[in-house]
This record gives sequence, structure tokens and C-alpha cells, in this order.
Amino acid sequence: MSADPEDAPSSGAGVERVEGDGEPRYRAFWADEVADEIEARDPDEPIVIKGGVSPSGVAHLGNFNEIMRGYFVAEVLRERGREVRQVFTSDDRDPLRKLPRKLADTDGNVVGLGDVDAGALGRNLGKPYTDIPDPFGEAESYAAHFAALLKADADRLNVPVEMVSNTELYESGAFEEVIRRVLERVETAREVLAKYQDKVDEGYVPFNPICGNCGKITETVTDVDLDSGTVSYVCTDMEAGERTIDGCGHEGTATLRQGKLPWRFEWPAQWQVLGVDFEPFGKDHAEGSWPSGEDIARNVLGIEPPVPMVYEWFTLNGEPLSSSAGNVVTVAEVLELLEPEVLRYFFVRNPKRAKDFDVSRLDLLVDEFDRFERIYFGEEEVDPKLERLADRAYPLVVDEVREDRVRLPYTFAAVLGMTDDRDLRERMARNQGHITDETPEWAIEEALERVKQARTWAERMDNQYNYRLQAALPEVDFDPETEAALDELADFVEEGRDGEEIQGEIYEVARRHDVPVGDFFEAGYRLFFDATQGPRLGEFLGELDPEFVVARLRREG
RNA sequence: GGGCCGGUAGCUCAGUUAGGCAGAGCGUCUGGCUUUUAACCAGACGGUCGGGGGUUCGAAUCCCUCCCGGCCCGCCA
Repeated sequence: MSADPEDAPSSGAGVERVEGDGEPRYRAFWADEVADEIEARDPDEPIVIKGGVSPSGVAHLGNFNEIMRGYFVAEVLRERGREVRQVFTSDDRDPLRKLPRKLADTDGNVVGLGDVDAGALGRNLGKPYTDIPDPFGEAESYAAHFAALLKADADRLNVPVEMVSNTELYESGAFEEVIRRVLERVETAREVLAKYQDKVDEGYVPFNPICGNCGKITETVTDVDLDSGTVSYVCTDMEAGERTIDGCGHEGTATLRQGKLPWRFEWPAQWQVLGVDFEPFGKDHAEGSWPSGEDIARNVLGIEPPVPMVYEWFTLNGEPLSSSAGNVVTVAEVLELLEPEVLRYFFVRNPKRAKDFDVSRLDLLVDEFDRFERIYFGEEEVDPKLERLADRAYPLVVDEVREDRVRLPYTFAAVLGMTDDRDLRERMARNQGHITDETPEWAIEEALERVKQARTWAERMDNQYNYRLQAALPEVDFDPETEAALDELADFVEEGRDGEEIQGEIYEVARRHDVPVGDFFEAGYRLFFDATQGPRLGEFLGELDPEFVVARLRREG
């Protein structure tokens, strides 16, 4: 892959020649390095960036690695004045090999297999995803259902990706020429693939017809007739992991549009048909299908493979993403907890490093994004390298660069989420200086959006921010000293005091009545939150309607 | 067994291209805000940069070697 260093700048990923001085400059953003590599090959426009996935079940955040990595490269190229298409193939002629444990309904809600007709689905094992009905009965097919969900998620992140159906490419004949070429050169195809797969033998034919009788993908080709453009097959059993999917025994013929290439050939075929210039892929492909694909592209198809990029998988809550184990999160779910720009930012970071997406500590990710943003606006002094990254990547992460935006710290937003009162939320944010008289209305609205998200997060995680201001008086039972202290505190609040004064008075009044301060706070939390802990009490109460606070302290309502 | 990618503070991660004082945030601790109660501020603690060896005036960074983790080397994608 890599060329001689003397070839710079074309081979010099990460280095560019700045006009005039000839000094190489460090590339702060990985997407610029990739873009350099692509441009060095002098590609035709539009430049095509591809990704792809088998629409086998829930489209989870892991699938977005590919989409987002491609997106940043696409954006960088567009910024350089290039025309770019980002396509994403739904590899939907792949057969259903096993039943997924989790599905997602039309609205993207994750449901279990038990919520659909699993039996009906089971009868479709071995068939292409596009030939299986949508388990939710709405889309054209199983494949269409999940492809639509993926597209919806891409839209949510404002990533303009063109979905391409693989089945469509077969049916329309787009693949036909490539398939013909592979079959014409079947000896070469076998030789090349045999270098990577031991099982390739004399009889191996890199084409899997669809059985005309039962509709399953077959694996036993008995004859190839390129003059008529057909292959003969026997519908034999298919090994799918631990299990075997029974063939029906049917013997028939199929055209080159009625079947599929095995993945190792299909991938390079996509490169050719779609004219792919760049393809990011997970590390599972790095030592498997990429080397063989590269070889097949050059030596069977006679094309140059795209610029590759291997990305490291990230973990979810410290564990590998796994649909079968249920360790998945969808884009829609994440976007209930944070802004799209924060999620996009997650993918700005080095693709080579394994990252953890820790939902319980989303506050850290959001804080990191906020900091990244401040760095961009020069509001924070940091390491110059990080500054260059922010300069470069931040505008690609947000929909619009707006210096007037306001970001409430995520945990503070979670505190504001303890009340439903929008005006109260705003008042508290003002008191903390996050909102000023100069803050434009749109910025206030958007800042408060985060409160909803942080509130949802606190509820989901049931963490230290999951307290709720109680609208009705909780059931309480205090000793006489505590009651007297509460009454006195109520009188104090009634005089019209601010939060700071109330906070101080809590200590004073507790002492005067010989109530341990801790116990007295607990009483307060019980009254207002029906809990034993909570936010800074006095200052919180100082923001509430005094009449409400007084009545509650007097246990009247 | 072979290959690829990782391993940097308790946690999450920058920094590794092109060698130049070991970094950030969070957490923890201490202090401040009249005040043990989670929002704010200041400070401190925290490291054999996975281990060992080598090159170098100088190594997290380059070389060798070993350990650990993930992935690939069957099928499928």
C-alpha cells in the first residue's frame, strides 16, 4: 500500500506541501490524511465513498462507524471543491442465516424476536433479505425495513448518504458484466481466492444462484453456460454457523441476475460497478476480505481497489457491541440523550483507537465535546495540536458554526431536569451565568433542549441526578424538633430570602433545634424530592415559587 | 501457531507521522463560597507511558524481544 517516501507528497499521508516554503505540515485531522491519499490518485468526479452492511437486524451505533468515517472524508473533500457521493450499500441479497434476537420496529424501537412472527421468519432462512417479508408488515421486505431504519438514522445525523440496494444492482443487470467476467476467468478467480481460502477447489464456482423452487441461495453450481448467460444448480444444504439450512433438492437453471457473488467477489464487484474511491471498514475485514478483495480487484477484475481505511471497533459500556447479546444502542436512542453534534464528534477521534461509548458517563463525552467547541472558538487555551484539530473538524461536526450558542454543562442540565418548569430551568441557568441578557432567544431554547436529554439520561441510568421535584406532598413523619425547625425555615423563606440565605438558614435552624444537620437536610430532601439526597438544597429552593416552598415546609401541600 | 491493531494517571482519552520537560477532562483529597449535602471556584495527590534490551546528547515516540487484550487466518458478512 504505502509507497516510497521519496514519492511525497502523493504518498505522504499526513504531510502536505505548503505553497511557497515547501515545508511539510502536520495534518491534524485523520480525514485530511485520507483525502490526501484519495486525491493523490487523481480520481474522476464524483469521488465515491462507500460503506455497506448486511441488513440483518437492528442498525446499531457500530454501523455508524462506517458511515461517519466516510462522512468526514466526504466533507473534507467537498471542502476542497470536489464533488463527492457517499453511498452505502444494503447488502440485501445476502441470505438470512439465523434469526436475530433483537429487531427494531418501524419507529426504531428495539423489540425482541418474540414480538414478531418468529415462525414465519424462520421459514425464510436461507433466502435473500429482499425476498423476506417485513416482520412488521409495512415495508416491501425485511431488507427494505432495516435499510429504511439505517437511512433514517443517517438523516438524524444529517449525513447525506445514498442507500444502494445490492439486490437492485443484481436485478437491474448492473452486476452482470462483472459476474460474466469472473465466470469467464473462473480459473484465475479460483487461483486468486485459493491463496486466501483453503476450501477453494477445482469445482468452485464463485456464483450462488437463487433456487427457483424454494427461493434460497444455493451453493452447488453444476454447470456454467456463458453463451446463454445461465448456470445450472442443485439446491443443496447450506452451512450457517452451527446449523444447517436445508436445501430443497431442486435442480434448475438461473440467469446471472438470479443469484449473487460470494462476498469475497461481491465486494470488489461493488467497487467496480459503483466506481468506489474510498472504503472504510472494520478490523474484521482487515486481514480477511480486504487482502483477497484487493487481489481480486486487480487480478480478476482488472481494476484498482479503493483507498482503504481500517477502523477499530468501539465498545459499548465496556463490552463489544453484540446484537445477539443485546449489547446494542441505536442512533435514535443516543439522540434522546445528547445532541447530534456530540455524537458526530465521537467519530472525529482517531479511528485507530478503540473507544468506549459509556452511556453511564455520557456527561464526560458531552463535556469533552463542549470543550472541543470552546477550543474552536478560542475560549480555552490548549495544546496547539488539539487546536488545529478543533479548527479543522469542528465546522464539520456542527450544522452551523454559531459563536452565540450556549451549552449548559450536562450534569447541570440534569439538575435542571429535576423540575418540569421551563421558566424555572431558565431562571436557574441565568443565576449560574450560563444565560445572560445578551443571549439570543434561539440559544436559550437550544440550551434548554439539553435539559430534556440530560433528564432522560438521569432517568435511564437512575443515577445521582435522578431526583424529581414532588408536585404533591410526599408521605412524611418527622419528630417534633424537626417539625419546629421546618416551620421556622418556612417563616424565614416567607420573609423573601434568596437561595444563598436559605442555604445558610438551613444550618442555623437545624442547630437551634438540635437537629443534626444531615438529618435536617434529609428531611428537606424528603419533602421536596421524596428522597434522602438531592441537589444543593437552599439554592434550589431559592429558585422555586416561595409560596410553594413555604407550604411544603409546613407540610401543607 | 502465523498476521493485523491496540496497551499512556483510579476512569475516559490526547500526545507516537517528524525523538526534545509526562498531558487533559473526570474521579479522589484538601481548601473556599458564613454552612459536612453532589451545580461554582482554587489547589493538591495521582505515572516503571505493558515488561526487558538496544540506538541516541536525549525515547511514550525509532529498532529488537517478550507479556496482555481484541480481531483475522473455517463458513458468512
